[in-house]
Amino acid sequence: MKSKKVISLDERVYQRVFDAILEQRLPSGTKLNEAELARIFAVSRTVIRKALVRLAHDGVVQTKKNKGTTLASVTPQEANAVFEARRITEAAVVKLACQKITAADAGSLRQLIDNELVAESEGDHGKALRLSGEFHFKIADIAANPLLASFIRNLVSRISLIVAQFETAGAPLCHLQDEHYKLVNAIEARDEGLAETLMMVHVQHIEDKIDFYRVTESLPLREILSNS
Amino acid sequence: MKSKKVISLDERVYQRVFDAILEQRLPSGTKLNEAELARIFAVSRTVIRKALVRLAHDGVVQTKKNKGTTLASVTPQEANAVFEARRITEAAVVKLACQKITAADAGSLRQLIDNELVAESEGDHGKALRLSGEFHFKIADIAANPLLASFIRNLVSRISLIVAQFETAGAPLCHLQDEHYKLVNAIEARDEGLAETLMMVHVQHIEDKIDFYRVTESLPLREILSNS
DNA sequence: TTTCTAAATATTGTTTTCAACTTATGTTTC
DNA sequence: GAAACATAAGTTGAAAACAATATTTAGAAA
Repeated sequence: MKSKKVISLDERVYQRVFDAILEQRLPSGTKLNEAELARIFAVSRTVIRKALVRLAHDGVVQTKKNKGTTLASVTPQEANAVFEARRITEAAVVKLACQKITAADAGSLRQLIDNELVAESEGDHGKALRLSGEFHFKIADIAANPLLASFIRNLVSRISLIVAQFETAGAPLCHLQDEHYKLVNAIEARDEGLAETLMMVHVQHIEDKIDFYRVTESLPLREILSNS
Repeated sequence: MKSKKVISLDERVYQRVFDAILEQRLPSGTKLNEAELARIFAVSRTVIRKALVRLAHDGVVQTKKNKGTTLASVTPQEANAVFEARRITEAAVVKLACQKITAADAGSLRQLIDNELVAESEGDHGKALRLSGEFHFKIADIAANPLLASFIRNLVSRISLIVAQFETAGAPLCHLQDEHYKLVNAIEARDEGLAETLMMVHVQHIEDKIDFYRVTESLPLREILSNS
């Protein structure tokens, strides 16, 4: 039977903005005007504010009293700390995943990589980026620790913002996908040492792609959030 | 010059409830009635709801649509996962702290333990519990990674709730404080291996104190949150 | 007395309204 | 023409009002 999940209004807003961040459609520093968001999503400002409170708690947006909310922008030092946290956490999680993975899990992971390749080949770079994030979410699911999974989710979203802020334009991602394949193999073989090493190198490669001298320009909010 | 930090209304409510959780004055399962909280803190329900959204995002309270908000209660399996996450995260953080600790930091840590002992000797068990948590927060600060620090904060608060839910009554805490002293020494000596071992054993000892068959009874909300 | 039903009450979800603050605009003065 | 001030518009913060849902209570029937 289908799970008829009722989703609240603010949850929907939260997820839409969150996905836009994962797909790197929202440049850091973008102002999130409450009234404008309310118009875009056709809800009241109250609902918008509820979603913004949660996003602020995630650290992906920053709210200043009487000054409004903007997509978080970080300093290079802060970015380094996020990558450090991610290397540490992902390394621990991937070791747990080695202990608990099933054949079905490995299949799901490979499916995610394939879907990502399809999205990329269809030119939907945003979707590919989101699927790339979901690959890491899935590993956290396999590790079967909801708390560590939520940490991973938080880290991946923050790094999406950082990458959107600093990534060198047109950097090829293909060898990152190859790393995903090798990771699945290592986890499936329950080789904790190899999986841990591959994961840390993988995150390092993501970090290597960013260039702290790059600047991003803003886009109209409505255009970014209207579709999807 | 004094930092005249303006604190928003919802931030104050959030911190007060959070502290009550750290001091284990709020038994898990307690219903958080919005109107009652609004009366207690003399603010509108809007402010209360904002604080509750953040607490829910932390996972320390659970909100069900049209059914209200209660202090989170967890199953033994979920509790195990929280402890697992904490062992992993604290182990990583304490190793970082070893690399970065200064003499002043070590002094702060010892001061916290002393304050905790004073609070305990004065019979203020709640304050002692909160200071015990702050000891771990301080280690995370020393590790100089805000994200890992926020994870620790989240884990410690969740475990406070679990302990409040399941702790065996009257369990002595003194040897836990002794473990804190030994931890400071190991970190100060930059002995990462020892510090990591001590930390994992320490968290294990906290876990050992809980008894999943214990039940807690509720208390009037006003009495718990009015003072402080 | 017990159980079912319906009204009343209480609580939460959402919208609307008002107040406080910030930013932009325009005018005055030098 | 530039700087300083005053005014107006825009945006956010908070409270109150309204709507929808859940719970309790009271009463009637078995």
